[in-house]
Amino acid sequence: MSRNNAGLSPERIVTEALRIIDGMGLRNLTMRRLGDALKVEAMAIYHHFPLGKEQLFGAIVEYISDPARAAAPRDAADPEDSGAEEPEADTRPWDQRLRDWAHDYRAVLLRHSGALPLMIHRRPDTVAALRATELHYAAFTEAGLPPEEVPGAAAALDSYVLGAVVHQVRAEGLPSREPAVLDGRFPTVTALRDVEVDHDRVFAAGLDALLAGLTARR
Amino acid sequence: MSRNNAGLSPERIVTEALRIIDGMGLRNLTMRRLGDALKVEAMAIYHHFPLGKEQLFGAIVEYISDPARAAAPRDAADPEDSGAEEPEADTRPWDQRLRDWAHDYRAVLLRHSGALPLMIHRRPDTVAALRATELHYAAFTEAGLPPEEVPGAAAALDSYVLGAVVHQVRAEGLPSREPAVLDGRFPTVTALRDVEVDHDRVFAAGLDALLAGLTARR
DNA sequence: ACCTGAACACCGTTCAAGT
DNA sequence: ACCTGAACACCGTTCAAGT
Repeated sequence: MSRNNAGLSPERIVTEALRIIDGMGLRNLTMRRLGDALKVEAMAIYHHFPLGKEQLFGAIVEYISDPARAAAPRDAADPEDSGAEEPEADTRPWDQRLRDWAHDYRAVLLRHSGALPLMIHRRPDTVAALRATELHYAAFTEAGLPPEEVPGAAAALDSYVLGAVVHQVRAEGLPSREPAVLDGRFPTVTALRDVEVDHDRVFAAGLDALLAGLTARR
Repeated sequence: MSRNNAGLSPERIVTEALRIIDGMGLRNLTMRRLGDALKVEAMAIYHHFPLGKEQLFGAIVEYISDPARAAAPRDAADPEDSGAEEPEADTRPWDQRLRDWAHDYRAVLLRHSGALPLMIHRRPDTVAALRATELHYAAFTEAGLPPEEVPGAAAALDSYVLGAVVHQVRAEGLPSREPAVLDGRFPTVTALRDVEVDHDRVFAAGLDALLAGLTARR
């Protein structure tokens, strides 16, 4: 093997980038630092991502948005089948399919919460994303929604999951200043100050409420 | 007036920064460029934000998170009263208060969507934020929710609004690659391909569904 | 094809200095 | 107190060169 083949690949670059993001935050992801982590000169990365950092960001978003990678193997069948599996009719009821998807998606987003800012202005038009949309549409159709309401319901579901993760990440972050003082102007907040919030439970409850509201016949 | 007083203030700096973000995106907000826009040397900004850009970002988040600034004057009473107004008992029913808040908040977020990435890891512990929480808690309490469920319901509402904006911004953005081909694997997506989505209407419908689901007695 | 190394323009921030 | 101007370390990216 000649000296200048470090075995670099888009996949390896993306996963290493994600490790840096998870470890020290998005703003510390530097081409040079990424190069160091890959035991390579920073400029070598441009050979696999000719359009530079922006393209790398796109690849990271697509990586995260792949529900196949997201799903913890639910029935421990074959943990290595990403992309090549046969559809194999899904027997779970529609609401369970949506709930499972939501929990899996939430889990990846939480695991890579440092990459969330990248996901705002980037739309991953991948097969994996399409597969998620198909799951949503099929489930809401099965739930009895009229066709013209299905995309909206799917949008609401996606909005809720994404927003819940952002909400949680924000709640867990340190305040940027000393908190404003809780005085008489905020009686209800004061009264409920000690209610503990379990993010997992709150997420599940909100999800149930949303699904119930979306599929209730009017 | 001596030569070196450019009338700089945190407020002026923040609004100018927001103008740059709205105009050419977050990554083009540069201390030097911000200085130019303010007719000042970049380093002058550090006199008002000694902790640098991170602190400036925090101020921007707090600015955006102020619902008083967000609300379009609903009854055209006094458009200039931010911060000094008397509570003045709110007579709208609880669900209308929540809906109004949601629409106002969504409007600011959409107007400054370029600043969304800043809002993910920063929690604004301001009086304005507290006022919003008070509104949520009071409304859900009035709706009949038991105290231990109120904070969760408020979290779900906040999650939905934030997520809906991100969803919309993403949907309106240009795809980062050529879209994956829509083939036989995605029958429902194909069938519903031509359903038009009106973001305003979808948002309102999802909001109604969520509020109904959250406050339905079980 | 795949990677290196020098170079360039630009960035955030520090610091000493001006008024 | 408020702002300037030079300086430093670091960044993304280009380009010519190596194998």
